[in-house]
Amino acid sequence: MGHHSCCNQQKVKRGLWSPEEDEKLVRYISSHGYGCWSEVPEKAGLQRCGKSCRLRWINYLRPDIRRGRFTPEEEKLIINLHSVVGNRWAHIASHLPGRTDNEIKNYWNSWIKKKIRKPSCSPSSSTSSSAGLPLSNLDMLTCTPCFNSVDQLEAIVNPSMVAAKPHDPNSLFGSPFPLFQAAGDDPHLLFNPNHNPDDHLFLSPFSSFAANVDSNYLPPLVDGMGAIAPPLVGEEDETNELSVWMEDQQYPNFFTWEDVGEEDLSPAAPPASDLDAAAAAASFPSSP
DNA sequence: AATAGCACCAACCGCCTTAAT
DNA sequence: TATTAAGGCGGTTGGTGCTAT
Repeated sequence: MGHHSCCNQQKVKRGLWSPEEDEKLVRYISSHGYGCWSEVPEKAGLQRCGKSCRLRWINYLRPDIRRGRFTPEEEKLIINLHSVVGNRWAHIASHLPGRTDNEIKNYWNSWIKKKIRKPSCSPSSSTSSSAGLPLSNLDMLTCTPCFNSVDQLEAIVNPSMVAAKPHDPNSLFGSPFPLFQAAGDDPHLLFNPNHNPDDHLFLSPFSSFAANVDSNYLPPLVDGMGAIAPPLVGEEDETNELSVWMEDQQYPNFFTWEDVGEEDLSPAAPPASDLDAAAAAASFPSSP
C-alpha cells in the first residue's frame, strides 16, 4: 500500500514543498488539527496526498521541532538507543524531544555510522560496510546487543522509572514526559524562523542516562573512537567530548577494531551475547 | 573560474500494523 | 472473521549546496 488511495490521484503534487503550501498546511492544522490526514489536503486547499502532508508536518512544520546540530548529549543518546533497538528510528526519536525519526536516521546514516562499526559482522560486510555504507539487516540483527529482559532495556532508557514503578510491558518506551513540551508550551517559538532551537536547549530526562548504563549492556563495536576525524569545522570540541565519553564508558564489551585486528575478521560463530541479542531482538515489542 | 565529487537532507516508496466495518 | 482504508515506519532516492582540485 505504498500509494494510498489519495495518492493515486493524478492531481497530487510531488517534490519539495513551497512556502505557500507550508503556510496553508500550518494554517489549517493550527486551526483545525489534522484529524484524518486523508482529508487534510482537500480541506487545506493542497494538491498533495495526505501522507505527504503528514510527513511534511511531522518532519518539518510541527512547531516543536528542534533544528540545528545534534548536541553531544543527543549523540550519546542516539548511539546508545541505536545499540539497543537498532534502526528503530521512531523509538529513538521518541526519546529525543523535538527530533524526528527522519532527522535521526539521516544523521546516523551521514555521520554517526562513520564512527561506529558493528560487531560480529561477516568479513564481506565488514569490508564493504566501510564508513557511510549501510549495514545489512542481518548485520543489524546480529549486532543487536544483548538484553535479557525488558527491565534491562528500560534500565538503559530510564533508570529512574525502573526504580520508581513495577514492570509494565506496555511502557517500554512510554515516556512520562510530554514530548516537545518545552517548545510547544512557548507560543513565541511557533513558526518563528529566527528562533534558534539551541537557545532553548531541552535536556531530555534521559540525557544523563549514559552515565547509568546497565553493566550488562553490550555496546556495539566501536571503530577507534580516539582516531575519529572531526567531521565539521568548529565541532572539534563536541566531537572530542563524544570520543572522550565513549572512551570513558569503560565497558569491557566495548570492542574496537584495534582490539579485533584486521586478521580476526574471519567468519566465526557469534559470541553467546549475539545469540542472546537475536533472541532479545525477536522478543522486542514490534521487532520485525 | 569551472567542475567533479561528496555530504546532507527533504521527500518518496513500499511494507507492516491497526482500526473500522 | 475477512476485508479495506489509513496510519506509521524504515529504506531509499534525488536535489542542492559545499568543498576540493
